[in-house]
Amino acid sequence: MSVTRVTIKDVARSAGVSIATVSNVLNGTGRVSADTVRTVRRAIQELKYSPSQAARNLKDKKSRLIAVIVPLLHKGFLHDNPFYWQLVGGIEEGARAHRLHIMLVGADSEESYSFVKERHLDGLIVIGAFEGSEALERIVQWGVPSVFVDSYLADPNVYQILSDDEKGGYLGTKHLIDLGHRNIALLTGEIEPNGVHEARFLGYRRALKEAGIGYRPAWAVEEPPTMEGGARSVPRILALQGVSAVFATSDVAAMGLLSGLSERGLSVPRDLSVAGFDDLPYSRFATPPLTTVAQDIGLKGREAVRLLQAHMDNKEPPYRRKLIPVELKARQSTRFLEEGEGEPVDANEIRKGGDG
Amino acid sequence: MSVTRVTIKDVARSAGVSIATVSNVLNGTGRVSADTVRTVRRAIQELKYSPSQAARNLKDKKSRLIAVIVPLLHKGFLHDNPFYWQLVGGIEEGARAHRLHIMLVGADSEESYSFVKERHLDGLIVIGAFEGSEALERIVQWGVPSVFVDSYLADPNVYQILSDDEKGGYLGTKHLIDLGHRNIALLTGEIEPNGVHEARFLGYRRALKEAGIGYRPAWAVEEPPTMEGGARSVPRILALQGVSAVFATSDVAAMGLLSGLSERGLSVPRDLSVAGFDDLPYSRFATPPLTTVAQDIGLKGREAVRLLQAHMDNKEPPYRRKLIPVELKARQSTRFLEEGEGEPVDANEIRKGGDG
DNA sequence: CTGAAAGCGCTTACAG
DNA sequence: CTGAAAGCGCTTACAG
Repeated sequence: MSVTRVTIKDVARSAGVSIATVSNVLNGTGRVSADTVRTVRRAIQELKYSPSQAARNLKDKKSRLIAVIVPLLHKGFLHDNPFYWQLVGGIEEGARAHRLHIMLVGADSEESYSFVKERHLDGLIVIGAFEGSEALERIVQWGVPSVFVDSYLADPNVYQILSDDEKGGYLGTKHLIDLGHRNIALLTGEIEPNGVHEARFLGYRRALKEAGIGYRPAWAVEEPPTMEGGARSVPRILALQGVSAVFATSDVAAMGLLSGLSERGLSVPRDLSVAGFDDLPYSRFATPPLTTVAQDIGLKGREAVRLLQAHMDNKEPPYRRKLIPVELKARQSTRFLEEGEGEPVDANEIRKGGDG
Repeated sequence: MSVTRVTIKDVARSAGVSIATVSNVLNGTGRVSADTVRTVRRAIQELKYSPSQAARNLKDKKSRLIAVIVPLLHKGFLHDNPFYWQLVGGIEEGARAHRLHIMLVGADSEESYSFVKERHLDGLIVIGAFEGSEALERIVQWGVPSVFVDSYLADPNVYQILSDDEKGGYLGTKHLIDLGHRNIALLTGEIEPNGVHEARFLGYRRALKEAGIGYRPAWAVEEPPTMEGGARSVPRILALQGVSAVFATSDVAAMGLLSGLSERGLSVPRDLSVAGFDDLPYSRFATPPLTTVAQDIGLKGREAVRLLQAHMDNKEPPYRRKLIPVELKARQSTRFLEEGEGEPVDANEIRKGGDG
């Protein structure tokens, strides 16, 4: 039970050298004769010694530990969007490659972040922070190396990894327009200034404008980017006269929508075309397989670590803000709108339909 | 950039006391006059001091850091089952309640776990370990407080959190039997001795036996518990003469199956009843909403932390092995089999069917 | 090439 | 009630 730790002293004694020498062979520092190196190495092997990070931290003020800050949806609960798991998976992978460990912390707006100093964390990856939040201020002010993912911060000095959200919004909408749709609803998370959803919303508007389609505010339906939110949006969407397609700014919302529509006996894409955003592993297994704007979430995580590492090394990286490319994946949840199918869905008519 | 750290010395100087006194008020140890406490507290506030965990670790050999070990599916990639995100979410929540931080590490069979000693980790939560694995031996041997989740280890001294998998297997199968099905396939992950899937498999067999239905080995279809695995199982399932229902030992496999069936123009539950296991947040939004054996995954995570904390405190907890209850959630992916519907699915007939 | 010593920031007996 | 000192396990100048 009580782990009698093997320390550098034990190794020194066993090898018949000083602890400074052991430290030197451990770190490849100083000048040490090949013979001594060998002896020390052997002692290390025999004693199964591995140096205490805790002691090193104290000396170096380096922990080789970074924190990954994930937003808490409601108090005490990690956001249940599998997107985060994908992203954290990518970060974990990147961290492993850089010989870093990650501390996962779910944080709400009241988080003090005192652990950053207390644990001598080398860096931070913050997911979905918002401009002007107190926490953010604090972090930037401390000067702890940080990378913000999906955060849209105006400060040009801040390191950021984002998806090309505006383009994604454009591509998704354009795809529907190309299929002949003109009455396209947007199902989006709250459009906060400088947020991910705003960027996607802007892409939606650009595609609309380019096609000469007027933008109607009521057609941007805001619901939480969750399956519940998507399911709940159904009545609001069906209330839109003539709607033939919906572009959702997240796959989870799109899937909730799929579910809500199916519950009402509506068929996708027959009655309504639906496109999403993210390309979660799920999405191609949805019924029907979901057309979506794909981003490489794992890559996003790995890039975040890469950027952070450069920052921690004080190497000026080639960029401060990196955009992860997006691409449209057309699957079976969207369809070509035939001539004269202007208003395929009539909410009243639907209510008479089957109940699944 | 260079963070000049505020140390206990600064506080001591500012408060006009010794560092020992500061330490005592910090930890509520020793005897300190109310006056002194006040002075010191004020100095702490003013200087925004927070003690260095790194230094504490070195003294105490306590880090208030636990590792969560998640299996790597293929080299370098965290298992993409959202189940893990749910579980880790529960663990994070529990850890926060116990003022612990969690280090997330994806580990394959070659992991040395040297970080456990190096970082003075207080404890480990290991997900999905297998009996006899080297890593496991090492961990148990070191005596680092550990809790194993979903691992089925024979050693009665090991702390474990499991779902009541055998019962879940029984309940899922029984549900199908109660609906009139007799030709029930099992879609399962590899049945390894003492594994989660084996327990569910055993429950399946118990229900069969109880109903006087013979067990046919070919009807236990093994595929990886992933959406891909579920989708891929379709031909094997359809080859089973007279199959009218499938019980999948994971929701992800069930959803892959749903997808694969839909692709072939088969309808669930009309052509085939499908039940899953886990009750992922997604499952009730599947098309059709998935009947499944529910377990409270978040609770599982929180319980793991609770057990670990008891273990770390050397308090003998009320149990070493805790079973999380399971319960059947009947939704729309399973249906009552009418009289004379003995063999509703004929593989050959299906192939002629619509293609969606 | 090698070692003695200081110091990282704490906590913990031990005196007083 | 309070403080001086040792020590946790390392690394890093600095001598030699």
